[in-house]
Amino acid sequence: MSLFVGGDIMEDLARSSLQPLTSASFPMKTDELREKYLAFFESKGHSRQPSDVLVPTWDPSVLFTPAGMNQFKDHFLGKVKLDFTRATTCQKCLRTGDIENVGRTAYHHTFFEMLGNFSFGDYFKREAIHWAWEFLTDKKWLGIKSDRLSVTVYKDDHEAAGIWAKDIGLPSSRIERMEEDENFWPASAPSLGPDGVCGPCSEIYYHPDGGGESVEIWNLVFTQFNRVGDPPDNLRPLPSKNIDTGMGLERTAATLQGVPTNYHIDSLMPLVEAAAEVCGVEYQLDSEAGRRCRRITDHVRACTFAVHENVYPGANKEKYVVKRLLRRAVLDGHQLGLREPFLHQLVPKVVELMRGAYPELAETTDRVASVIKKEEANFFGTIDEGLERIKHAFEEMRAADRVKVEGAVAAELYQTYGVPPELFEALAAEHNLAFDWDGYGQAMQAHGEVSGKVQHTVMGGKGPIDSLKHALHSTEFLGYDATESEAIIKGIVAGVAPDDHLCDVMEEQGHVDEIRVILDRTPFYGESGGQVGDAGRIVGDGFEFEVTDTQREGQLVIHHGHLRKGKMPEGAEVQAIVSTERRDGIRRAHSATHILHHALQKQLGTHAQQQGSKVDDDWLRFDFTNLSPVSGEQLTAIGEHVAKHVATAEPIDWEVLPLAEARAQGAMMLFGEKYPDPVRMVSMGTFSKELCGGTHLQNTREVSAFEILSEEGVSAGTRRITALTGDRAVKHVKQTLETVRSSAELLGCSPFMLAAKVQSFLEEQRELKKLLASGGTLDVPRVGGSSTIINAEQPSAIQAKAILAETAQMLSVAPLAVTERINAICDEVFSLHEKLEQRAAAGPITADSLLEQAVTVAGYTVVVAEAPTAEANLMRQLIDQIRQKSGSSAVLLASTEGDTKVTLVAGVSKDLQERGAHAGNWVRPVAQAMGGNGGGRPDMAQAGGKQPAKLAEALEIARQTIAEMLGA
RNA sequence: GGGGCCGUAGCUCAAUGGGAGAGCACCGCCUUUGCAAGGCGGGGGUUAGGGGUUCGAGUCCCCUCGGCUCCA
Repeated sequence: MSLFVGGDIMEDLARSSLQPLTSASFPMKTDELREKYLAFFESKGHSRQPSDVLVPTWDPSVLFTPAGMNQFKDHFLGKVKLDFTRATTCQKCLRTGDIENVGRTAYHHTFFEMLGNFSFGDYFKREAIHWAWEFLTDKKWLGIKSDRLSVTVYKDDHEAAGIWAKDIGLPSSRIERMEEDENFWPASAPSLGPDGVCGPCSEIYYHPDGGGESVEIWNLVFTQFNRVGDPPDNLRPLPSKNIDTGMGLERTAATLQGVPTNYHIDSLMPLVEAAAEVCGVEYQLDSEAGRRCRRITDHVRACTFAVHENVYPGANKEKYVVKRLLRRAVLDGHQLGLREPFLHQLVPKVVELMRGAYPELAETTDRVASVIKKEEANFFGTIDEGLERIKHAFEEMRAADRVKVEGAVAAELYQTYGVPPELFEALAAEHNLAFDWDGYGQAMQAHGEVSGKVQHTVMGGKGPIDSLKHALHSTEFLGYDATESEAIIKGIVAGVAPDDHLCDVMEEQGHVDEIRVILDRTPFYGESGGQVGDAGRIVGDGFEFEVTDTQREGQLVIHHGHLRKGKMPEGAEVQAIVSTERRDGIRRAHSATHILHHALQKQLGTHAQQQGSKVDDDWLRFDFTNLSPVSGEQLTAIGEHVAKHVATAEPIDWEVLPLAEARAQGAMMLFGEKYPDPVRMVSMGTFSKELCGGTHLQNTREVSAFEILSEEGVSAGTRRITALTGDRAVKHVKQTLETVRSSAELLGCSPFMLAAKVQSFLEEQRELKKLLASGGTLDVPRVGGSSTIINAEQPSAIQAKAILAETAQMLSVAPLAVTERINAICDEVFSLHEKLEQRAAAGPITADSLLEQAVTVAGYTVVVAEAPTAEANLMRQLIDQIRQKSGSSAVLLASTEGDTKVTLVAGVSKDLQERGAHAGNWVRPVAQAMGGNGGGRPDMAQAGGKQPAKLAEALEIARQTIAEMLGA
């Protein structure tokens, strides 16, 4: 099925003169169409359900909701308890598969709305077809003339063809039978798969007056088979048949309104015009600028909805999709001449046009616009840099005399620096250069293959867990009130997918792979909502199963672990015992998370919303929205805010209540989160109400201690705080205090002076290094070292934390590694002092003192000498000085360090080089004589050896070598 | 989750494994009535941090931190 076959824009032009289908003076508005559809199916006994969120975090198999049926996946598969068997929705959807066509054709969108009616084992083909026809043709509803409509059916679906022909009375000329690639869902499923639920479909087409291109407006999917393996005879009838239909809202509205493209309907045209105005162009249907305006329209609408659901442009998954959409739109604007952020100006228009159906959009308009503006500005910066790189690439091409921009080059620039290929091509055209799109495509494809493969998740999987889901639907959760309960083993799954299987009895012990146990009821909390799963034991008659982790699959709770003792049969009565020690740590961390969330909102503002969290045993990670890093002072204030609510010992309660009532009570609701109804609301004192399914303390006091470990960026606009509670927090405070104390002791200063002392210590280190390199000596005695501070006042925990943070930053190490680092610097400073003292003892080395040792070889000044304690850099300076004093000269200096290292530097003036002397060739054999090597330029070279004992011998070689070089 | 690039003076950036530089900015002097002036001189560097290879590392390898970018 191809719901979005786009006609070419030129063909669509043929339809532009059409008259509206309904009463000419009152073409049906899009909002009216949406409402009529839902009302019609309500009148046929359907439950009107709200649109699911655009970004279904509950469904890992998709990034965005791709179709109306997505929210009913488990309904179709009978995996959940059904509150209704007929539903109708208008679903907001986002697809990027055909993104290239957006703006270029009449019907392609990334963001669109899909009307649908669904049957879960209730009515089937007959009703679905009858009602579709009634809605389309009855004057009370859409009132389309029946001779404007035709249908297609799957070639073997005689039942559907029969209903269209006999019941509806369509002539056979208007019933077309199609192959499985067109009229089956999923496309070509019978022969190509995947296995699982599938079925034929029937599409309804509208034929405009005047013979324009026909338009598919509605697709009815009849899921009636389970595909099992390859043909033949691989389609087994499903016991429970379903209906899943989809009618594109924009496309149908365009048809009813008789406009040339989806972008010309009442709910989109004002946005197209606004885009044209912002871009400073006049909108035309069939111009490049017109296509760009439509693309901007589509993308800004998609981005507005996505950002509204807290999906910010970023580097991963759905965040990346948003970023790409946004950048494509901005690039269109750039190519229309814009050089400043503009897209954000369209956000209010999107909200104005869409708020009829989605009033919640209005709550976040400003935030959405500012997020988009920031990313736009960012991208304009990238474009500027890209232009520079393109210029550079052109210069290289000119130098190499090339006339075609290689695809691989463009792809590399795009992958590395984000230089848009469209920009590259446009500039290439200005320079009369061709652009190799084929090569570009190949290079990008190769990149995609290197970066990773697509993972397809098949709907209606058939693993052992799925069959348990079918049989059990759900596990009763007792963990809010208990940590121990009786239960019955309902399933044991062993092995790793896809080779996992159900077992009647488990007796293997010490198995490598963990096994999974499903109970009828359990006190174990399965990982969800950021809270990790419980651990513990499942004990039965003669056996014990250790639970190491607990996960959830839909409504089922899965206990992961290992059988430690005995035989464990399915159906056994057991005692399920949660590890309360660990559970208590998790409870402390979870309640602390709510308090932290509240503190963030108080200290940073209400924008500091939760983006995600992980709650573990006395450990938590909390991601939230904030554009800039949180300062040390703010963090301290946040920590104190949390501590205050812990100290005031406020009661923690939870209740289950209707969603609307929770909202009325002011419970914190996250945008874009879909909540069940009724919901579970957790309250703390009077300051916090959050919708939450996790396990909590009974009183804030029980958090006992709270310590922020770190604050860091996780992606643009999102910050992450990691913190500890309970004993782990207490322990961390002790470690902090101890680190500050021992560091201060090491430096012999008061703990309060630690940061200042470290700073001066680092300065001292730098000074000493400089001194050593410049050949100076130290005439003041050594400072620092270990003096004893008597009765030093110790800092409080908060003070110690601040001191340590500052010190750690100065040393660029983790806070708890500060002592170690200071120790290392102490060692280095000590050895620097030692070297300087050594030098002072040896007496000063000057160019003059070295020149005294000069000999004359072939009429030139030659110095071969030891320069004790001098470093390579200093020897170079000395050589320069000698050269300045004596004009033409050849100098080779050596210094030893311990009994394992010799450093050599040689310099030869220019006129001696002309005589055949070469510093590199000179110094090499000398170093080799001491087991080393070296080399360098003709005028200056450096080398090293490992045997100082052979120095005298080596220097003799040096004298011989230079004599030979100078022909003496 | 996986690839690529970057991190050098206050700023923008150079530096085939062999002596850390330029332009702008800053300070001083000279010249000069002013609009981005000119000349001479000067200060300013833990080459993000840590480890390794090497006689020798800004440069090569590994780790950490930060920034950019593409793919999924």
